[in-house]
Amino acid sequence: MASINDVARKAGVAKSTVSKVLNNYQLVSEETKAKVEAAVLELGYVPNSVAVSLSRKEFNRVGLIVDIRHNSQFIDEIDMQYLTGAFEMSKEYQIEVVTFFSSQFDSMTAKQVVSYLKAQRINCLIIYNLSIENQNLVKLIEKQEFYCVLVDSPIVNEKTSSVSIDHFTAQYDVAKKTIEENEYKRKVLYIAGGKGSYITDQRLAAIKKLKDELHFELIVKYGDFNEFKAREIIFKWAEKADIIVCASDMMAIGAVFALTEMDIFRPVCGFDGIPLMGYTKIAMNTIRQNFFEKSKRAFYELKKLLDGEKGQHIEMPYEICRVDYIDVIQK
Amino acid sequence: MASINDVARKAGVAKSTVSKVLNNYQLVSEETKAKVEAAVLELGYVPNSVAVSLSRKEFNRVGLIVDIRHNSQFIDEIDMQYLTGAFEMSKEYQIEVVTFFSSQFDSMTAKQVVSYLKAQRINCLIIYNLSIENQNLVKLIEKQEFYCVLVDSPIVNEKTSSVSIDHFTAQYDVAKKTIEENEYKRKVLYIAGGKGSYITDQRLAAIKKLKDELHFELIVKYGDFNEFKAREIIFKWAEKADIIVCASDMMAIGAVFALTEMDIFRPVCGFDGIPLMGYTKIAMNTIRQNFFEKSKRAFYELKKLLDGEKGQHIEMPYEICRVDYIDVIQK
DNA sequence: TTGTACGCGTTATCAA
DNA sequence: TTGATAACGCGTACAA
Repeated sequence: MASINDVARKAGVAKSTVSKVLNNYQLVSEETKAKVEAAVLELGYVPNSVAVSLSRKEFNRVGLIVDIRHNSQFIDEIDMQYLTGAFEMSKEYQIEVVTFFSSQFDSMTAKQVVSYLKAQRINCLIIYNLSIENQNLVKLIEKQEFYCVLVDSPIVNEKTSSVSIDHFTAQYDVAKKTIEENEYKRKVLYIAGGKGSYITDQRLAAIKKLKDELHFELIVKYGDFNEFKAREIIFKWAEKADIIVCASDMMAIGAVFALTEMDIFRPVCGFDGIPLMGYTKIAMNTIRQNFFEKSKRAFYELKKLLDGEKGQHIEMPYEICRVDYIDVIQK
Repeated sequence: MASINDVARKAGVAKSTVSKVLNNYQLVSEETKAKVEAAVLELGYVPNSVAVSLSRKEFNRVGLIVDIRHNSQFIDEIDMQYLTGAFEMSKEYQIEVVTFFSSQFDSMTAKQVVSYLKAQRINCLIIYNLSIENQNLVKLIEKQEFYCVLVDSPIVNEKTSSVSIDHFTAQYDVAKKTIEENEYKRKVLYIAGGKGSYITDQRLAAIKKLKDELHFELIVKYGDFNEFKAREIIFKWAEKADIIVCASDMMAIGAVFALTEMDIFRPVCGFDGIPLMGYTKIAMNTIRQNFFEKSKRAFYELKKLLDGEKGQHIEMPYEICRVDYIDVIQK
């Protein structure tokens, strides 16, 4: 690998001159510029990014922390969308990203997590779906050791932004619509997400508000965003309810398939609007959010933090919809 | 961020001594070792990995090149499995990875690709599903500019290994089984993958061999691994055939749904064994391969290349199966 | 406009 | 057993 010295020698100039040409300094004569560029081309010179970072004292790398659950063979497509969005932005902004699974940190102390990340020159994080149970990540955010953007967790401070849809209103809207479409339903089974999750709490609050307004009976069970658990909840509780509201599409799918096996019908609504829903050919109300865009926005907000802005909350749009197979497969 | 100098000062030793302690040199007295370790702990010192790389002249980073297709909203879960497997190994081996989408390279020349990768200190690649059309990647492999492991492409040289199932035999087996289960079928519609893809050619060869052996009529159409194209092929050609063999599950799903819409029945078989199949509740023969393990193995083979071994071909196992919903959701 | 010299945080060599 | 000191490749004040 050719170094800047080789280029300088070949071009017959000092290496600082080469550096200036490469970094588009003014005050370089066209002549030397041409010489240097010729040498660069000839040698196929590519700056050593390690040396560049060291010299510039820049160590911006973004850690992407996703919460991939291996509960099912089916890897969450939501996380895939998140990662794809972030990868795309990392190319655009020329900022490196490193991917982590939150489960990695479970066995570490808060301090170890910090050291581990810093050793990898990570100074900012995008954390998707933070769970309160992940105490070392929560602490790390509070201590503001890193620039953070939280996707779907409502924490904001000087160095922390959050990007999220309005989970409360969204859950309220979709549940209300579904319940009103089925007027005579008076007993609602709500399959909530995970106990430590922020979004779970917000969505749960919405269904409770709705309960007070519409005066229905409410049974709440936690499905941990896991379709298999949702399935088992259905087997146990569905007959006692006459409408099912699920805090995620995956759980809603588990619920519908379980209901089919029980050979009973209950209206079900979901949350997320994942394409997978199209393949199941189940028609249900759900909330569609654009995970890809959410992740891109999170990256953008991170960039603003790096540029010195203070943390803020960003609200992303959503819509009530049904996911059709035909819409999913058409690009 | 504390540096090695701070530690040295605090411990009252030279920085070279600190370095020795940190890198487990022999010939360091227990006493100084203790002093240094105390200082490290107190300052929360973490070595700057950029400086380490620069000093050691080590720049091992693995580029993961996936071929994510945005043809459908549904991001290929196969790629996600590949990435997850590679991420896991990167943690284990402490080798950094960087993710790329092959489409990024479409607009570059071969030289530009090399520069681009080298500038990011990438010296090895895992390329998933290389297409022959991706000429700059093909050249890069031939010139042996990087250590490469190809997943599902049969190129091997000094610095290039390949990890793959036996696509020929697998396609042969699953097609034969499906055809024999439906004795009276004599006209086969084969929906192949993409024209430039190595696996497409291997699988196509298998169906042709089978044709010669079983004497059926064969119609071949290219679906580019795209379910929407498969769907359109079905609308045009399905009535002329009485059995459909697809080179991927995604296309098979598109085919079955299209057949349903046409209100005709044709036996269909797929390839890959993706979990998504379980959600469609379609029962068909397919080939199950473990993408996660394949990717992990690819990483392992890369490590061997880095350790000086020569490139080789690795064959991974597969099995004929049907993907059941209930198997997919149970962990 | 160009070049010299130093610093970035490490590791490694060689004296002491 | 320890400590100067020279790399590593690059950016950048500052001097020329």
